[in-house]
Amino acid sequence: MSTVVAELNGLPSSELEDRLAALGGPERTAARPSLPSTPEFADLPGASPGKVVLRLAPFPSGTLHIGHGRMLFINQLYRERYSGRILLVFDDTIGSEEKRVETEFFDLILGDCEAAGVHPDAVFYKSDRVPNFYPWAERVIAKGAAYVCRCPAELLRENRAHGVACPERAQNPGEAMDEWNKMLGNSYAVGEAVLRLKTDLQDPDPAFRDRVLFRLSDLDHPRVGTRYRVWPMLEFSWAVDDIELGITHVLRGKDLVMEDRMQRYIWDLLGIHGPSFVHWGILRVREAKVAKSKSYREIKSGEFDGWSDPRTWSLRSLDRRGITNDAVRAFILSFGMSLADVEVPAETLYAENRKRIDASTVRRAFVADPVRVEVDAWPEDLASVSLPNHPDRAELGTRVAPAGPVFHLARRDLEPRLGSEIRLKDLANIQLPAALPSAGGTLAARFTSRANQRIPRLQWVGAEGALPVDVLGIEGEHTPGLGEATLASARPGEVFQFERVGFVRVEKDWTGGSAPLRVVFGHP
RNA sequence: GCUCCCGUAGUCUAGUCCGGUCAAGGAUUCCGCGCCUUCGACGCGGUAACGUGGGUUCGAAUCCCGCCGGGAGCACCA
Repeated sequence: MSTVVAELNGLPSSELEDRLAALGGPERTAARPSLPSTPEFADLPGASPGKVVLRLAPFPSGTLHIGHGRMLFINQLYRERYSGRILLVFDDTIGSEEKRVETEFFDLILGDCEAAGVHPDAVFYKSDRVPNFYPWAERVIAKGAAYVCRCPAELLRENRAHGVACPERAQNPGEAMDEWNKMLGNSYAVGEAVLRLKTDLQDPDPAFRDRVLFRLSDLDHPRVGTRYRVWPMLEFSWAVDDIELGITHVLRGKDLVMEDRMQRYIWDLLGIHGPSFVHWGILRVREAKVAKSKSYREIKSGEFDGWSDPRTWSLRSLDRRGITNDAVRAFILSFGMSLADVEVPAETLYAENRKRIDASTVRRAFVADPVRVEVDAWPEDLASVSLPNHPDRAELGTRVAPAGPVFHLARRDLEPRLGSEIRLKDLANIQLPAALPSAGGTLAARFTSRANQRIPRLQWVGAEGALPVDVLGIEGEHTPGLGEATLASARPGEVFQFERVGFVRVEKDWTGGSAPLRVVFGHP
């Protein structure tokens, strides 16, 4: 028996299946069709084509970063599925001392949406709508479901944690209305009074107990100045606007789930049927550790190179790096609608982008930290050479690049090969001397042969016409180096692969002379 | 601490609603090989997972319960 087992185990599975079939066994198993690999986006509850209205609600205190992409692309996906509408509603209520509204972001954010292919059907500003919220507050007060609380913030918080009611909670609707009018009428200083919703102080979720609906603020709003002192909190403003703007579905991050409950509570109170809510978990790119507020400081101080500095991981910084919107969208949608929080390495995004650009991106030579190498006995006919633009795609053509006898090679490549023969990639072989020249000096090498040999192949840049190139890296660092002469005609926005370095995107035309060609590193 | 949510390979994800077709699919990482891009682009190949304990069932990644682990919320921010 064991010999039979041993024999059968040694056979390929196809042979086994043939034998089995011959014995009257089950038929060969067909090759298993591969399962779908893209996440499912479930249909929206109660959604019908042409009737879906969605909203994007960014707070204008920065440009959109990769985390906002999830909001952007998921909303867009459903808008496309249902031929729906998307409203861009700037959530520019007064914010706080730490979280200020700034005018410049309105256009910047709209630009981010457009660049992502999300063209809003209409744009609204919460700050224009403040007076709309007051009558709604009065409806809630009239229901006896709100009161003006005069506890200091700290006491309020503590009482909430312990389920303790403050004396004002006993206000009847008339008293509450009087107090509310005092709030509106400047009778209270900032921080002295708030309008609170009456929920249940024993609610199991401490976060839900008697939330604040309106508060006072003297901050100067960039659009409406100090016209209003009484500002709604996010939940209340949305309880109103989701109705007034006819929103059918609210798709947002799970950090806002408690706000759903608030909105529903208010709607139930008023006998209104509101939109449904859908959430997703937090998406973090491992490398994008920079907090939004942190990059804000650095941009304002000039330490960062504006809102598209690679360190911000803003959507516009990805574009600057030559990462296509298409790749960003596919990357983000690959996480589906999961409520689980995901932390994903940027490499996954890079792979997505590579898939799209590798086959059509031409190769160029660049060496960082170059050492000048002069080759003795260099053949005259190798003064220039025709090189393929892409190793695997002949249809991308060739370019003619200046070659010897003088080259630049990367110090890092040279150091471990001193004293040995190396091959200048796609060109010829040379013998390296045993030691590096002193700083700024020239390395004297000697031509050996042109036959392709299996020896280390090094990247080179012909000295003639070589131009200075500055590579802006992901950490904001600058890597100076030399690029091959053909780079002189590079156009802004053009993407190249610097061989063995990675994909880069050109910032501006080269101005000639010693000013470097500026490129931004995308990814390996 | 309280509330809610989530656990499939190193990472992300398909499958879970409606148990068998899943000896678990894809992507990425990693490893090996190939290549006139060296560790680095590209091509080929390989390793690698149902958190845990119980229950239901002929049969559980899928249903039920406990445990463990992780995250978010608990602002007069959004």
